[in-house]
Amino acid sequence: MSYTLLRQESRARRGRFITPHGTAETPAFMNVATAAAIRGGLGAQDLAALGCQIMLCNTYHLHLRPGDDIIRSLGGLQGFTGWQGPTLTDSGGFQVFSLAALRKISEEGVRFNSHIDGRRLFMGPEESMQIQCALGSTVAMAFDECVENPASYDYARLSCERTTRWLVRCRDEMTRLRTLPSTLNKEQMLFGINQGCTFDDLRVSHMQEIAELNLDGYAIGGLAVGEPAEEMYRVIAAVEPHMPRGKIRYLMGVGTPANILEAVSLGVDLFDCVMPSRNARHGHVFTREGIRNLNNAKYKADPLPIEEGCGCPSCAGGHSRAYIRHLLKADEMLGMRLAVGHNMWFYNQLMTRIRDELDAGTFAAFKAAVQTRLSSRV
RNA sequence: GGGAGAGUUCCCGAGUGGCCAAAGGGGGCAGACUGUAAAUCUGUUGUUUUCAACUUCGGUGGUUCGAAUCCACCCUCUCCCA
Repeated sequence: MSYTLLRQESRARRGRFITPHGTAETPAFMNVATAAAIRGGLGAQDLAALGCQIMLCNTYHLHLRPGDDIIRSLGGLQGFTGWQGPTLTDSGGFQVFSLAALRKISEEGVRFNSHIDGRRLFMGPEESMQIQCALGSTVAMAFDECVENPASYDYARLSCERTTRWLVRCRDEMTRLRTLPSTLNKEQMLFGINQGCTFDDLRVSHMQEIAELNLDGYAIGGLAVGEPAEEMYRVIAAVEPHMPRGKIRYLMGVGTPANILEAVSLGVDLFDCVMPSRNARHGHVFTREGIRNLNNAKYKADPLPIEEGCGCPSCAGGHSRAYIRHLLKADEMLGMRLAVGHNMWFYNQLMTRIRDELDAGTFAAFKAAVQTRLSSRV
């Protein structure tokens, strides 16, 4: 299991991520299946048909429901979901941030109230690693604190330091878990997460510290949480030179097609984002021509597919904008399925195209040609 | 034939003299959504020359400074008794 840098075009990287569960070509977009399914009614078979390379699930959510013990007993995420390819589990660190009203952070970890039934629970680095071990994911993410934006410099610094201490605990716990006979995936990888809010110096020093731990991969976290895109790009540009060359780099939770193009150009290999699935559920679909809102009245009788020439199951299957719009308005699950399917395909297809352009050494020209159009409205 | 009740803005439905262009739903229209507490949330929804004016609450007429609200008659519908 390893990351291989195949070629570079300026800072942009074309690589290959080899894991015990299969190989992913990078740059890649991980398809978000928080609760072990793509929201909108898509599962393992759909993922394969949509060109997904890596499925992402969430530690916190699966721990609460159905319980990681259940998933372990059913063969881990692979046995449980039927997805045979690589999986990555997010640690629950983001939930520390997004469930802010229900938690209390201390050096030990985080005390949460379950958003489902309100019961008190605790998660620290060790607990997160144990859960992810039970889930048997290909990659486990470190348990971090995703600091909100804006944050004070002092809070960001102290939080960063704690995230580093937590990372060491994650690594040690994972080392221990790997040796247990009952462990599902003894080759489970651990990615460290860079924090530091939008303070470049904190970002850089934190990255330098965690790089020394020689982990399997490194992520940039805590971005796209409300700051302007330019600020996010600036932070990535500042941190990237300090990320190990030979390790895969993951920009967590990002983003729009334009964000992804920019981040690839800055040296990022891996992405994930809720946007293609969530927005699709709300009628927003991505196309090469720009973003389309299927709820708009102008599509009421539009016989065309979401995107002409698109090979996704929705478009190639002959479903019209008018039909999908109707299904969404009528609250028919199929409407979401078709829209989400299209967006997942679109994202996966975009990554394929990016890889092809990198292989051909024409990525920069491609990015310049399409970046603006992809975020326009049609 | 006798009795009781009801008709409100696209729909349902509050309102029973001025603070009512009229609550609240629904539907419509538009917007937001970036490691998913999100099939959610926000705005808007009589007309116009929109910091204001005009028209509107089954119809017509009346009372009043002022009516969706009170009175008279009419129309329509619902229920009960024959």
